[in-house]
Amino acid sequence: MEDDTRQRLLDAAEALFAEHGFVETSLRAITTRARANLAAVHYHFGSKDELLRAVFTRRLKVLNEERLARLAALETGGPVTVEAVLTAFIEPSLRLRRAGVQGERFTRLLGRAQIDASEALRDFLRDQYTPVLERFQRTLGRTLPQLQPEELRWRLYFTLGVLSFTYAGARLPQMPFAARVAGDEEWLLRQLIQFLAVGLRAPPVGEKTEEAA
Amino acid sequence: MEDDTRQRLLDAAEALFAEHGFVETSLRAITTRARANLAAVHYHFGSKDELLRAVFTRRLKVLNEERLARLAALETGGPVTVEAVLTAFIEPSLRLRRAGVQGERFTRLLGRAQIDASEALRDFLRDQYTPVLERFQRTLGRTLPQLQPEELRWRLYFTLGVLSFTYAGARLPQMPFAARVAGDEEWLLRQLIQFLAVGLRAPPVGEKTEEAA
DNA sequence: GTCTATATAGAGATAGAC
DNA sequence: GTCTATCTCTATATAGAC
Repeated sequence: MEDDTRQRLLDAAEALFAEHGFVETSLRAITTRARANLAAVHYHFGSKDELLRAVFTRRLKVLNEERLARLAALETGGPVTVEAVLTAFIEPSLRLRRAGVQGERFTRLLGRAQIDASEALRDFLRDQYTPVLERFQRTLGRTLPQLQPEELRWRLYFTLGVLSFTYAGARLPQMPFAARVAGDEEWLLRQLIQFLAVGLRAPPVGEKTEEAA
Repeated sequence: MEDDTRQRLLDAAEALFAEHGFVETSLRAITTRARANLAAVHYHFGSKDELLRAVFTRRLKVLNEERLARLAALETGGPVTVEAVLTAFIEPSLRLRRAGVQGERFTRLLGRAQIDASEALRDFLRDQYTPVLERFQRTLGRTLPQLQPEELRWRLYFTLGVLSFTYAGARLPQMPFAARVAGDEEWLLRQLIQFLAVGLRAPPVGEKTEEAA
């Protein structure tokens, strides 16, 4: 148990942060689950905040790179459909879920973070997401030229809302099924694409009646 | 300052919980903002948890009653459209936002709670939401008979995801606009209805068929 | 009802032996 | 790298004077 303590700490933190949230999870709970000593966290990561960032960087970088790669591959083949763009964005994250319980936990954490995140983490996530979102927004804008930029941004915002909510596994009354999504990612993907694609493609609403301050 | 201390405590708690989250907000921060003594929280509410529940009950009960009333009014007039059902659900909460900064804070808290909530609060919210969601699900099922129940539940789930995310005011890179929605609720309502209605009405995905529109 | 003072518990972080 | 022991801070909660 030399340096794979580091990995066990990351795994334990990922699971507990995803399940209970960052503040609600104590370092003691993490080290207990990881069968490590309390001081190990500070030795390997320096602080609880750094540990959280490490949990994200471990998987987020490759995830977003895969998204960009898929989108780039798509655009070499002429005009793209909304469905294809959505798939390029969603499939990599759903593959994480399919990959096992660790990946599923990470997407849960990712979903929570979009709403939960503290100021510091928000900056971190913004740096990670900005290039990806800008890229997808540009591509979608070309695919949906009838939409005004602000209207497109709103629909992309709604889209990310659906994804964050679903990944976070928000449990709603009469809908305990959200927790047992694992194992049917194919069906979930089709449901997501179907719902989101028609929403993005809907006719524009049109002008704003008045400008917000 | 007799018993409107109670109101000031609720206002301060609502604002701080919505902005920073439940665990991240200390009673000291609340009582400072409310210009009240620390012990006042325990005198008026008993505990921090009870204070949180009181913040919710103050507005949630009447909100959900209004939703049910609108839906009932709708159904006396023959067949209903998806748009009308969505409006019956969304408009009351958007009216809260329009009503002022307090209402806007509450919807933000409500959005966060759908993902954030601890086990105890989740039970509380489930009790509050179950009758409303069941009712809307039944009405939507009659309006969209082509959808299998599970497919309908997913689409309702996505719908609530969009609403929670939007109310929570999740800030995304390149999308700082979410915070300044206040002041243009009419436009936001039309955007929401447009996006969600077509999603709910989309052709069923079905069992094993593969299809692109 | 409102205040001061304090009890009690738990958190993150660190020093230093091994 | 890992451990024990401990520092320091802040939290919720409560007792009791006024």
